[in-house]
Amino acid sequence: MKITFIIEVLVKRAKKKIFHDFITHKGLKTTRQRDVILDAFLSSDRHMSIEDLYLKLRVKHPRIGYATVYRTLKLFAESGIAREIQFGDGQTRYEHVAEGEHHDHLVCTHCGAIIEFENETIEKLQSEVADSYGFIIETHKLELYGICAKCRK
Amino acid sequence: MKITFIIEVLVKRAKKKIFHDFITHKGLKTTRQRDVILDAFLSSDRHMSIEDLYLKLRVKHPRIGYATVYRTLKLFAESGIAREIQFGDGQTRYEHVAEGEHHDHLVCTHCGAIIEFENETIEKLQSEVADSYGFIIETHKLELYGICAKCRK
DNA sequence: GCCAAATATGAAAGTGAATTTCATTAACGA
DNA sequence: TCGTTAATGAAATTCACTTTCATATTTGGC
Repeated sequence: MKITFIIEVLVKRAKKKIFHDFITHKGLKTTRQRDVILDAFLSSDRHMSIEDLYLKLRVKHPRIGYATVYRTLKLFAESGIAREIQFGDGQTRYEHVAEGEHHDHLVCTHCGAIIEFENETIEKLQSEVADSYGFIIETHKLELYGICAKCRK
Repeated sequence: MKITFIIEVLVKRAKKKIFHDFITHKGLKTTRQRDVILDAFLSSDRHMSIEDLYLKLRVKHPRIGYATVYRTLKLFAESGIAREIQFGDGQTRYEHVAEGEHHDHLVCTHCGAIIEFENETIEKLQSEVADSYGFIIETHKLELYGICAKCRK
């Protein structure tokens, strides 16, 4: 438990650095809002929509506008610390990107819970399929929709 | 070639029957528009957006409105002869559903081409993953995004 | 620290696709 | 054929972004 916590802190710090470097590199500016939004994002659920984050922020920072949250999340994605995902419910969500890791999702159609998983073998088979069509994979998306363990009870 | 054609005709006929039965069963009505839209859909590309189909229809049937195409495609999905899919480009597409078959997609990010494929082993692995989380799969979505063979040249 | 130039912000307006409304029209079944 | 019920098409509305624009901040150079 303790080690997990320490790793978490280090990961957050690393992401803040990545984002900060990105901002500097692009000639953009560090602002109070971006810092606040980054903190909120890093300490949030792993799959936040713009609306989710905006509402969460509004409690302590009512002056931060929706457009700023929207633009900042885009920047997170551009800098590599976040990724846009869509589960077909009409909302774009942003998930945390862990260095070098790609995971897929189990989405509960009953309660909306999202479980992440990784499977090497599936990834390998995907590459084989792509190869057989002369196709070069850039990204992929694998989602399993259904009923989660909790909702089955 | 000839056999493929015959199968195609039979499949179309079967789907028309499925849709017609669905309509009857629900106490809905058969209309000229629904027939026309169904014909157009069945003889179309496998991945049509509402807009695509609406424009295609407008040539010969300029009186059919966008809303009718929209509503009819929804009915196709409800009846089981079509399925809604989204490739993240902001348009909902409708693809043909073949009895008992589920396929996945290779989506070219360069030219937009969509290639379908099936892979038993991947499906099996998906079930295993779901099982290990006590999750019951209802549907799934697997898309590989990248550059197709044509665009690589 | 102060200034000028460049970027960021928030409120509001604009977009584009999907969805709904409503007056009118067309099917179905007795 | 008639009456009831559903379908249609045009237009309005909704929804989730996305952009605009006037104002405010940040930053690099004195």
